Amino acid sequence: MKTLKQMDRGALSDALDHAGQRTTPQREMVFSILLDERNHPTADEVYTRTKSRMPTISMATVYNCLEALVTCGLVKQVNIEREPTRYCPNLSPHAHFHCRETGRVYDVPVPEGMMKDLVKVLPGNYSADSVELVFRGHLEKGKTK
Amino acid sequence: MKTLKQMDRGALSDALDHAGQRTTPQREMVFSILLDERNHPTADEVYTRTKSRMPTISMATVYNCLEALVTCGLVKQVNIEREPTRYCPNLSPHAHFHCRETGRVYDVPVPEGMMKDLVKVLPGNYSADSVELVFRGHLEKGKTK
DNA sequence: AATTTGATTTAGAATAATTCTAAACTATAT
DNA sequence: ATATAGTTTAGAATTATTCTAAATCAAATT
Ligand SMILES: [Mn+2]
Ligand SMILES: [Mn+2]
Ligand SMILES: [Zn+2]
Ligand SMILES: [Zn+2]
Repeated sequence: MKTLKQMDRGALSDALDHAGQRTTPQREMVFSILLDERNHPTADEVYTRTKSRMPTISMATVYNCLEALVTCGLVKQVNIEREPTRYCPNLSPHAHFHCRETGRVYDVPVPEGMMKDLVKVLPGNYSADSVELVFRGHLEKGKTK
Repeated sequence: MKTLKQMDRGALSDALDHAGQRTTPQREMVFSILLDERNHPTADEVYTRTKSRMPTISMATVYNCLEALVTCGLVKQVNIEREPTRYCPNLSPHAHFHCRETGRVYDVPVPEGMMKDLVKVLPGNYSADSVELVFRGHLEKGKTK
């Protein structure tokens, strides 16, 4: 995909607007990069990919754009162990699987309502606004994805 | 608790031995510190507490000891967002709750078998050896623990 | 007991992801 | 046109952690 689909462009403007932030070419490009290949890239990977299409962009700007996208709710940060933060534009409730062999991170769809049900294990005085479920292991050979 | 209980001392020696590592005063002290106050301290906090009872210990040694304890399976690392790694000597399956207000991390007991059941959401070609469940939110006033 | 061996501890340097700073740039509002 | 405020940018700073190399220690062997 060379550019942002009209739908995504609209969602981006709306979300940024709602958070009092401007829509800029850099933010559009970074968002487009994230949507284009959803393999939980690190900031550095986003930088490399973005730079190939917008050679003047800086690392600082990539971090700034990613932060803007996270702030306005279009992207989630995924932290696994002490590795660099990864970025995920998948907004539906899902878990993550981290393969020890390849280091790759995969989205794992979960049954409807499961993430919300998990908070039921919390004692009454705990109130959670986010639930994070991460598996670690390996992918059997055969399917690589 | 001034020193390691006999039970814990034995578990420590056995576990270190099994991993081909020696039992040292520093490792015993660090382990004792972790067991004594189970509030998921960071390496830095462990360093401070340990230093008060063993003034010559160094930060490098604290990291080394913590790594030894993790390697031999007596302690788990807990990573939350980009914060410094925390250390948890609770070996029973449990979840974690991270309070946004205080920054503190709490153990959340889960029903028997729940952590193991969670892996059932994984497609057949995924095989997980660890499951991590983290909630984020806040503790209602009243009980602070 | 003295010596060898290898693991451990230690101080300090190095690393690396991220954040910060301040100047240049851009877009919008007046 | 000018002012204002947000954004981008390069590079410096930060910081948790790892690495390095020398000193220490403890077990094993002579
Ligand atoms: Mn991995
Ligand atoms: Mn917090
Ligand atoms: Zn994801
Ligand atoms: Zn814990």
